[in-house]
Amino acid sequence: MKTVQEETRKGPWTEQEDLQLVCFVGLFGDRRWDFIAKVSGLNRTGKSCRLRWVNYLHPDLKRGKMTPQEERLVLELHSKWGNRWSRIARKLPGRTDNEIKNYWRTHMRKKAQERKRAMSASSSSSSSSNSSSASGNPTVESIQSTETGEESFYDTGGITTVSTEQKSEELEKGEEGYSMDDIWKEIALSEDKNMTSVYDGCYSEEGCNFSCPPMASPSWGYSSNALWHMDDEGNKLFPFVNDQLFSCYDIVRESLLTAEL
DNA sequence: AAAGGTAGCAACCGCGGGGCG
DNA sequence: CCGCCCCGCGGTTGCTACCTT
Repeated sequence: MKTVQEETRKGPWTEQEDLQLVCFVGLFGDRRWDFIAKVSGLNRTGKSCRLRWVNYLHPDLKRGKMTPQEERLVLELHSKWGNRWSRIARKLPGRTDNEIKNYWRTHMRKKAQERKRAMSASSSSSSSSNSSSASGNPTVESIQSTETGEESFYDTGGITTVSTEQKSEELEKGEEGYSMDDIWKEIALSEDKNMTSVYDGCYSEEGCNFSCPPMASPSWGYSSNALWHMDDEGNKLFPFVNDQLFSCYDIVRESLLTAEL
């Protein structure tokens, strides 16, 4: 079948590819991407496999809209660290750097534009005092330089601006202390009706750098299709696709045969 | 109802760093 | 010490869905 298509596949992943990847990551862990790419028979680069796993297939990923808490956190951390997306992502369990990056680009830019619009509107009528950044800085970057932490264009009204300095310190010690756990509890409570706490034990500076093994994550969806299922033991997972039950071992065996390895 | 514009998201690309022989 | 390979990160692009006119 797979007569070495000299072209490696690119573009969107299919369900079958996802399944294969999930199975092989389950077997070999989430480190040897090049190896997995070869062995799995996926005609993808290791890089692509890693990206797919990290950004989409990882069982601990939390999907859905950013919560206000997360938004605030992103804002604060970005003001502190800049575009260190992966670093920021480590502070947001279940969120990927890509997701945060995209979020920032879209939402924050929008906010910035709104803000800019509002400022130019107000400056035409009455020059606002805080128009320090109105000197023509359309980009988010300029606005995010809110080192003081109080100039937040994040004006949802409900959000009390916390001194970034102050908050950052709390974040630094967040691993064990109050802040992060509480924040994530809030998030979990407010948003996850279905998800049991996928964050348990997940949060650390290494963050969700799961070491993969027996990917035990309660509930997690593959788009509309449930991809994971727990057995009675509560620790063994089988992928589902469209109500079909697959065994990872079948998939792996199949792949290995086709890959002639 | 159709067309155009915009937002959101998934995926790719290039580069740098670290590990290993 | 040097070169190679692999991994991870940040930036960018492209596609799709949704919204507006």
